[in-house]
Amino acid sequence: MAALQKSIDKRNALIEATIELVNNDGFHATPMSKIAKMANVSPATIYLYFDNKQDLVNKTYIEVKSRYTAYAFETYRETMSVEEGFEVIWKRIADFKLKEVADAMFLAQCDNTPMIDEPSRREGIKHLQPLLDLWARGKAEGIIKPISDYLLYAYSINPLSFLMLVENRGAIKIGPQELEEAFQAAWSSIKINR
Amino acid sequence: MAALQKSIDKRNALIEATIELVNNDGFHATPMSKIAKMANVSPATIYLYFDNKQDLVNKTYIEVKSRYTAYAFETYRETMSVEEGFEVIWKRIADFKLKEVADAMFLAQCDNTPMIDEPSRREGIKHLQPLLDLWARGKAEGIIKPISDYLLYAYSINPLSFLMLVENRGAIKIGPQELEEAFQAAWSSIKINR
DNA sequence: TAAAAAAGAATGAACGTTCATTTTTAATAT
DNA sequence: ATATTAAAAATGAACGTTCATTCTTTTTTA
Repeated sequence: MAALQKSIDKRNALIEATIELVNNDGFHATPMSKIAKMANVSPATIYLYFDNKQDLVNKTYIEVKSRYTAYAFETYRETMSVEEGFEVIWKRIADFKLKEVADAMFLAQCDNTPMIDEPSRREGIKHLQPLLDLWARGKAEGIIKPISDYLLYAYSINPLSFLMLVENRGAIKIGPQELEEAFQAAWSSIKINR
Repeated sequence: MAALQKSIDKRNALIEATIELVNNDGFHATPMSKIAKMANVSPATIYLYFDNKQDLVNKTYIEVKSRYTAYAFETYRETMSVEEGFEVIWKRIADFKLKEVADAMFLAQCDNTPMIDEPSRREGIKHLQPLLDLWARGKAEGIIKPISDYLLYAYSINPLSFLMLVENRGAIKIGPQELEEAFQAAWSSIKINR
């Protein structure tokens, strides 16, 4: 089987090199030759694993998005209460952005530039479904505000991105206390106050 | 005086073309020749107004950032109460992002990519000073939570960016009601609850 | 009429991708 | 076990294109 013989290590090395170089220089300022060099591979070899540069960055995006959501939902169980579920997911997302800085930066760049094509973008969105389901449950139970998922996301999840951005630029340090405060702010902005 | 003879119209046309093309294709995928064509100018003429491509995009960034903050603080007066001042600024920022979509998109891209060099980035940050001063006053008066400006920004201003992003992608429609709700959420996440 | 501004064509470097060739792999025959 | 071999994988060099920038000439300005 042709595809299976190709080394998964090389593919991974190419993906990791893409993340690092695109984070530093941006998509179009990163030549294929540089990606190849960092992955210890010939430029031509890239084309055995990916159709072209666009395909490489699309597939890198999907891969990183998958890691992100796998991490986010790892400890979440559908049997949890809405509040507990949200706390677990929120804190896992925060952890991911603190620990997997390169991945988080890469996703932020992808989400704010025309770097990724539309089909891959849509593919990436699907991965958040468990959170949307949780919110639907929360609305049904009268625990979560009856507003669009986009608003819920804007209030509770998106602020995390900005926090990590400024942390990574060395502007602030986010410890357990700041994280807990941020979580409380997130939760109280989407829950119904009794 | 050399510089003064050059047409300010041409400079403006170049800036506007840069915004539009970078929004559509990204910085590195936008050739100088295309910018020149859209501005009805020869490629060589760009170099009478800007040192090089990087300088063009840096100056475009500073210009757009200035417009943004000028708009944000237009109706704000230091004599206003903290709450009123915040409401005025917050709603002006929201207006700007709703009405000046191209400018807002451009800033978002600049802030999430390595497109702009560090000096220009720092220059751009300075423009937000009036908001930071307002928050300092609010903290002194015991009205605003005694947390870092970055946290305040993350909770109250940043969610707007995400809202506008999804609005611009056609996912939601933000009317006066959604805006008022979003403002209330922003304000209550940074004010001290008595 | 001379200096500034603008233009279009030219230049050289860098890039994504492909091509021709070599190296590696793994199945088969000895 | 070892040798054979054909296909797959990998390579470095080369190709054609595109781009930022500069050069030379023309046009505009005061």
